[in-house]
Amino acid sequence: MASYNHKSIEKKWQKIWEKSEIYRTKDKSKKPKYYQLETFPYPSAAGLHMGHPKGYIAEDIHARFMRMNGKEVLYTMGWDAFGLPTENYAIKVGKSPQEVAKANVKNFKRQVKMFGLSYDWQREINTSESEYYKWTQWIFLELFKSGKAYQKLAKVNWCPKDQTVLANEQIVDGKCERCGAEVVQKEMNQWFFKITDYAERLLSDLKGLDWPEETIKRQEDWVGKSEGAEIEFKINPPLTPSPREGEKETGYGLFRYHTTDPKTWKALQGRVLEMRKQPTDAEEILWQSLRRNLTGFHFRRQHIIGRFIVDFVCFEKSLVVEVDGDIHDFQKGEDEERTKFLKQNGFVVIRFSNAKVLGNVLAVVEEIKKELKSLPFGEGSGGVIKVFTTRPDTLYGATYLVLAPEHKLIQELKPRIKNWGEVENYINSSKKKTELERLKGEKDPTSRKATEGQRKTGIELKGIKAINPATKEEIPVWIADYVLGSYGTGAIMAVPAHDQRDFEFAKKFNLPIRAVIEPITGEERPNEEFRQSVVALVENQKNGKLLSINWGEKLGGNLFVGGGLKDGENPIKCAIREIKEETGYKSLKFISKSEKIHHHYIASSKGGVARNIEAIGLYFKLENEEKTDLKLESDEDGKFKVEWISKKEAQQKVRDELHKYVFEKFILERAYFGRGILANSGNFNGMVSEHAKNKITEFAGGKTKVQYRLRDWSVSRQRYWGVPIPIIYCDKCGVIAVPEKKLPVKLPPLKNYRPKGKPPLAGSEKFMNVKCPKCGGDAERDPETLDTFVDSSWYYLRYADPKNKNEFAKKEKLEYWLPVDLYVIGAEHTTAHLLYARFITKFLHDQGRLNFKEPFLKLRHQGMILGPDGRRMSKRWGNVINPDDVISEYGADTARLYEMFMGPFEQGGPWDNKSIVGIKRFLDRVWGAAHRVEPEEKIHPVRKQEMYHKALKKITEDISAFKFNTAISQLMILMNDLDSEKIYENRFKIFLKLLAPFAPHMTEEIWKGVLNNKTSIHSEIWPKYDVEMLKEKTFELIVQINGKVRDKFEVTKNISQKEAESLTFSREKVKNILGPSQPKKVIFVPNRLINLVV
RNA sequence: GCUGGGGUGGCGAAAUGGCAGACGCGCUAGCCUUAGGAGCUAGUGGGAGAAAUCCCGUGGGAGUUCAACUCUCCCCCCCAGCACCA
Repeated sequence: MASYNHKSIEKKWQKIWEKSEIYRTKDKSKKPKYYQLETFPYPSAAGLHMGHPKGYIAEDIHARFMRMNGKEVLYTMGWDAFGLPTENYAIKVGKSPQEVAKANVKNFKRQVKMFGLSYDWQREINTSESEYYKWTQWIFLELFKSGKAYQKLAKVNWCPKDQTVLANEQIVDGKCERCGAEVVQKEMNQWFFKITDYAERLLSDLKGLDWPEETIKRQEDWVGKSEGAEIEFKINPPLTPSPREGEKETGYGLFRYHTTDPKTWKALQGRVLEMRKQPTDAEEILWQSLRRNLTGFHFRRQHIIGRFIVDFVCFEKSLVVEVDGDIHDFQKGEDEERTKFLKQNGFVVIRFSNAKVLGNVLAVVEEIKKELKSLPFGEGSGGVIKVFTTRPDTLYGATYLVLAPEHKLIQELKPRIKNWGEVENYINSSKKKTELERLKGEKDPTSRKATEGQRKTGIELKGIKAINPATKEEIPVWIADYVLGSYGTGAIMAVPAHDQRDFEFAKKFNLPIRAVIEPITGEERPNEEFRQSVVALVENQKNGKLLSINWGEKLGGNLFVGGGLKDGENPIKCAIREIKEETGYKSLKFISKSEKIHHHYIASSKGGVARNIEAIGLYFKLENEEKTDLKLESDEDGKFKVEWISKKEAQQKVRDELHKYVFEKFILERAYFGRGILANSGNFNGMVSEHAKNKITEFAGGKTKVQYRLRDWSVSRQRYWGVPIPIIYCDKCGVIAVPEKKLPVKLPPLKNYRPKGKPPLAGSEKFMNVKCPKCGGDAERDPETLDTFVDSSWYYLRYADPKNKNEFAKKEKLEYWLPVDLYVIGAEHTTAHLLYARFITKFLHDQGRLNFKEPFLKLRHQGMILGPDGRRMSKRWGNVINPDDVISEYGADTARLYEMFMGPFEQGGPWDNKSIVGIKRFLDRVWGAAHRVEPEEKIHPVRKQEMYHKALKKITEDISAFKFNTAISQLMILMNDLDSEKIYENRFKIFLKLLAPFAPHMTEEIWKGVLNNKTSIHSEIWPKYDVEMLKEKTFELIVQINGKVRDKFEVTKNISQKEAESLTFSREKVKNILGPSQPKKVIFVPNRLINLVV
């Protein structure tokens, strides 16, 4: 027998398989389809390391298994080749991204192929090739045409190093996911996809998917649904003009942003009714200059950004403006009046003389830039402050409002704010602070926790008040950066008594705290008894310890002093009396009391009676330890111990919910945010909070609202190596889609693709200058490219029909193959990619292009293989295990088996250079056994058969369940058994088929080369196990005495308890242990064990 | 802080509430070999014992059960994600 030369044998079969196309997938097959997908790799310059192929190997095993089980399997490979790292690397080595990407793909492909993966290479795709990105552009335009892709001026995350915008999902700890540079906020005109329209469906459609729970949870968290109410607080004194009937929705912030969306443009025309046709020279110069210097804007000759009108453009001659439905017509020469009017109505107006523009255009641009930056953000006012709350039931406890520092209203209210200087300072400092804060937290992770309470900052808007719609009280309005401008309405009603953050803020700035929810603790039970009582927390002034009564474990452990009110007694008296009676201490100083607490419990010390009490928590300090004589109630005598416990001990030992609440209230100073019964809430007193939510919302004129954390997906990128945005800007026609016939808009090769604050494509006149598809006039292309997540949000559709030139994929093919049956993906992609792909699928479904709503039915994550040192494999650590080396030394089959054997598939762990030899030995033994095969065995020992069918069952089930490690161990057990005696061909063949998906090369070599079969083992049918064979005739009966195993012996299957007992009692061992005594009880588990309880 | 996942021999790990540690690495002894970082055989959780056998053992503590790695409660530690989301 020749030793197994993996190098030549593996290469040989890889060539033969490729030539004979045995892994070619048919589109029209009678077999049931199975679509397996894996994350298509981003081909980096570094090449593959042994961490990468884990998912591929698992999928390959599964694909081979499915084929052997009669499925037509779609299983293929592609390249997510666009993206920043390639571009950056190209810059570094002085080559073009095209060249670099090509070389990377070539290297990746070579390495991937070494593993003998059974891809259908005919279906290979590459996102950076125009045949592919033509359809990425097409999808963009579909979104654009249906209003789901739009532009808006927005604060975006800007990476100063990579010179591009990042999606929220691409920021890790405030830093760029790719390069690690600190991300800053920048305001730009950006393309967005309206993924928020799908928020609800992105949540509800998760039901029924076979995904890891963890991943579902993350998707849910990212969408972040909360149900609550939107409530309006009137500003006092009222603002003019106040909104008219029916205008509430939009206020007068309707046309806040300049946008290139044609629909919005129309609306703008409705407002500004007439405009100059011909620009002056000065206007032309300024216009050109703005275009060049203000990135992110697409300027038109009439330029309005919100309440900002660039005066030079619009109305040298005359201007007709509509404000709140009234038409105002200004004639030439009425400049003064016109400006005054516009300013009064909240427009920002700057005027420049022609001379100034012609003289120093850049200075003018700078001024405009500055003005643009101060543009307000957030919801419009209409004289009210809108807040979103999940707790409308606490409205009566709202003692102040807080706006986010970037709230639009602040600018609007500017003239009335008496302390504007301070406010402005605060706004500016909070803009910078976020970055600084992050840096600080980075260096000292404990500092955050320690300062959590004090770190809230804010400032009151003096001169501004709001009216609480429930209490009609006038309440102060603050701004603070603990309120986010980007969530909800950018404003909150603060209920310090029932929200921890508001509580901390109120404490710090001495704002009123009003409790309106009386807590309910314990489990609700029928009130068999009803009692007023107290819980007294006594703190020893000397050492800060707390007075506790220890009732012992059975009776509820440590509590504080408590008791019921006697007739005519007030709570404080009652508490003092109880403290004296139970502990003897008498030098008590009353500090404060809690609101009423509704508590339900079972009184174990009184014989298990269900009780419903109303308790008051009282907080005392003990001034000295003098005692009176103890007078105990007779039934409590000796049942408890008086103890002084530290606050930390109290936190751990005090279990009872009521007592715990009192502790948290006084010692930890926590706001109560649970459910309860309303108090101090007018007519709503006595209602439970769940019920009060709707009632109070209605009463306050609010409306119930569902709020999501999900933001729209920002897709504009200011870099080169990506899909060009297929949009044309025409001065006349506005924003125009590139006609479908003209797709793809090809990414041109550039001499200089380095970013300089401007997209590289903007530097190519050849690319930029284009005729307007609508009017034929001069126009410009969009110089930006799409986020690469757009490329990967639909690639799984393309695999169904990768060569199609007329559509992104043919409908019949999509309907045959999709949705994806199994998707294996790294756990790191669980938010962004999956969310985007699901969104695109839903969108195309709504367009009637797809007949399914969810793209991925079953999802599994592979755990990450780390370097031998336990760190992520990286050049930086020098711990990269290179597949070329591993395969050269051990061969692909060994590498495959080992990665699967390392541990559970979803779990990661360090690579171990030693353990891999175990697999090598196993395969060597298989090779050896193959050369000792003898003809069919004549006698089939029953036990052998059973063992075989059991193993068969286990391996089949394990592969289906992605438990490759235990499947392999089962294969090893089989091999050990085979090896210990003669190798019979019939059994060995079955074994070989079971091994084939794992070790495709060696099994093929044995199958064809040694056993002389004509066809490939990979086209064989998966062996079936016989259920009858699994039914063993005997089993080993476990004998337990008091739950401990004392004996075991072989008995026939399905014996009765009686038989089992008599056999058991006749055992020597059992007799020895039992002696003359009889067991009290016998537990018999059929076909398993018998337990004698003595 | 919140959420999710974990904690089992020297190591990677197995175990529908029913024999804890399958399988593999490593280690020990023996065989074979000119040689071994090769192969084969046996052993291998800890402790006691010559042995049969016994006791202890799945992060810690309680509980449910005839029986708990597995279920319930509390605590500790590790990993991942989120992080003032009203």
